[in-house]
Amino acid sequence: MSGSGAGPAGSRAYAGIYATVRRVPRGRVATYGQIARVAGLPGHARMVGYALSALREGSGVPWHRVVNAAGRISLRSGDRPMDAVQRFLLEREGVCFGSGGAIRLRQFQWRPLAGAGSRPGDQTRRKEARS
DNA sequence: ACATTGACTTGTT
DNA sequence: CAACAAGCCAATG
Repeated sequence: MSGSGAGPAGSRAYAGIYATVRRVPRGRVATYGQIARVAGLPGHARMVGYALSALREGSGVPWHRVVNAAGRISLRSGDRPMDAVQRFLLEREGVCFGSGGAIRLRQFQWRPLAGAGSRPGDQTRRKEARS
């Protein structure tokens, strides 16, 4: 923290990231880009991972529910045991993995707008019109 | 103050 | 469908 009352913008953004991750319901997973987008940082998926890297045990943030767009765990390379732990935690919450250890995002990716318009059959991804 | 790396995503080849 | 490259911001050396 930066001592001064108004710390760097980063700290504030991190809070939003943590809050968003906390909103992920149990048995569901979200991607870094999605978290960043809901947190108000569109395109800053990398920072989400960086923020999570600063997390510690007991922070109360379900970091294990956050995976990359490939539906695979992205923990820093080298710490493979951690990957197994995350996979175990997710499976314990009811998340199913496909061959190779990839999660079926089609079925488990968290939907921030749950309830309003969640229509089965319409799997169209929000691809908003972009210029 | 500059260069490098990092729990990523998306578009193009 | 798979591989490559560019883009983004922050922390560390």
